[in-house]
Amino acid sequence: MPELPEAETIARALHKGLAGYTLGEVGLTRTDIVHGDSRPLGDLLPGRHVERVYRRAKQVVIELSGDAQLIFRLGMTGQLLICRVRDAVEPHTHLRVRVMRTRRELRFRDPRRFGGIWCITPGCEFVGKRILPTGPEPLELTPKRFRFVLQRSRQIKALLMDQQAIAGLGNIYCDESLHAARVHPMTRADTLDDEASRRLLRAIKRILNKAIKHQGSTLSDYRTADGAKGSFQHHHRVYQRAGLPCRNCGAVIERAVIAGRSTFSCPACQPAPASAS
DNA sequence: CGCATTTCCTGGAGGC
DNA sequence: TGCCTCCAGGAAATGC
Repeated sequence: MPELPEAETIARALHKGLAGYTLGEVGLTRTDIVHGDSRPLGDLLPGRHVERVYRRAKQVVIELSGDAQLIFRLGMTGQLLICRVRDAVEPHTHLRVRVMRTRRELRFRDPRRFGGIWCITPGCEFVGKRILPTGPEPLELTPKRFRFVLQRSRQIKALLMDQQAIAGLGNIYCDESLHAARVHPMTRADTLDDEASRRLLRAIKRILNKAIKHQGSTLSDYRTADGAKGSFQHHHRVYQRAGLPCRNCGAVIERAVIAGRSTFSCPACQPAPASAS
């Protein structure tokens, strides 16, 4: 499931492969996943140059000439692939965009369709779903600002998962960060002291950076832009390891449902605080 | 406000 | 082998 490191990996590859090129013919097989500018992508994209590609929260943003942006939300199973035009087209490929003067094209596929595409142009007539504002980027957060984010009476796991509170974290990296920082996922965010808050931010940054180095975590559908798997799943210490020994202390990893999501934690490394509800 | 529940959707896993 | 049910989960809406 693409979170920050996976989106970052894809965005970097897309920048390398697309920046400076011009977009060409568009093939769109589902219009209901496209939001933003009401005009067809086939009218909006061809002829525009790719200026740069970057990540914001869990989204991949392609910045185009004419102040246009093509934003991809990958949801659970979204993939952005740079393929040769003649490569076999896999099922659930919803969008194909030719890269002019090359034999390549950008493809977006998303079997479960939790993802989406936004094309934003200056003053465009907006249709479809909106993109809610996202919170600060965790890799750019200072301890002071993180402290501010935590000043709410909410379970820390739910808060870290909330894209409007802090951007880019999903189930995997929340659980891994909380474990590394020895914080129980049900701890009330505003009960963390300064030392625990700093420890948690350091853990989040360390784990995200390490995951980016490993091209993200492939548990099922996630692929890099060239179709390869990430490898950070081999470094998970708690995620999807219920019943297995903690890699730090050997205690048996527990699974619970918090904020509607499977949550994995070590009962010894992350003792439940009195404030847990 | 917080938190649980439901919805969207498909493929994979497990039961029989 | 084959069919059925269940379940995963990011984001948003709904209900309490």
